Amino acid sequence: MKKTIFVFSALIVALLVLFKLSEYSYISGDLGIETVISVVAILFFAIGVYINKRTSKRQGTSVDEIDKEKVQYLGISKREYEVLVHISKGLSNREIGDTLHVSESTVKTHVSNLLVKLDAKRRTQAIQKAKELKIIAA
Amino acid sequence: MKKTIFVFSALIVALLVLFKLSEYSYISGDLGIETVISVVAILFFAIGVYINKRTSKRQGTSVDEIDKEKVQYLGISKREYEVLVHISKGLSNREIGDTLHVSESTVKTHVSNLLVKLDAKRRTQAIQKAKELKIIAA
DNA sequence: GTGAATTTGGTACTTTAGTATGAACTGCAT
DNA sequence: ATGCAGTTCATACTAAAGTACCAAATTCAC
Repeated sequence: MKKTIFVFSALIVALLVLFKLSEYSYISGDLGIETVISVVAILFFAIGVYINKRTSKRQGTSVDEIDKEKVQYLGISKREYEVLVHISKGLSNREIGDTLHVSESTVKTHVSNLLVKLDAKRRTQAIQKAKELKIIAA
Repeated sequence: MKKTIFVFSALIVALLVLFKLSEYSYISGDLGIETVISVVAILFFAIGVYINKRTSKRQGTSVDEIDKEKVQYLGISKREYEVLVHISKGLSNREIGDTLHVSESTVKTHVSNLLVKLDAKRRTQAIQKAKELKIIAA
């Protein structure tokens, strides 16, 4: 937001400067009105490209950013989230239990809770929904 | 490439029109030079944003393009690939059978073949590998 | 048209996933 | 200290996934 205000302030200043320049140059006869318009056109075209690149970059990075707030909103705990990530990597309950140093029973409990919280019937559906909600990496 | 040529041609035409308009308006005194410059600035700013959005979109789609050659390389048939896509959407074997109008047995056969061809032990692992190989959408 | 690959589907079986329930332990806040 | 949320784990069960093997119809290239 701060950047946007700054950019538009700069644009207004640039316009004012151009007005003055155009008056001077027209009166002095050094430059034709075509030249002034061309410069303005090229300048603002470049500004348009630059600003759009800025904003689209922000969108680009935010696309694959995980939404930690949504995890809390869904009531998913730390441990449950860890299990979810391992599920998305294609691990079985037993393998998840081994990597997290807990029993398969514990993993099953976490998975069952996850399925309820993500409103999924299967772990594959949980993966799909978690990706849609941007709570795990695509 | 064709689009680029078209866009720039349109830009040149727009500039020429603006030159003529600015001459007319300046001579007739209807519009001040400030107005003309402002219009040009806004117009080319918008054009800059538009063109940049076009080009950046093209880059975005090319990133997550599926590799159909790799599907053939792995020996995955048309039907098997359809099943793979449905698996990644989180459907069960029964649900996949219903949507493809085949029995659950048939789906199981396809899944078993897919797991071998993708070197996966579970369908969740198959999803993960298929995404790494870029043969299904992320 | 002959053969190979694909698609289909069945039976029987093992394994994994998921549900339900209960219980114990921990950390943390009121 | 009491309570609550989270973590842990067990048992017993149902459901789904996956394997193995077989067999028939279809498609497609040669």
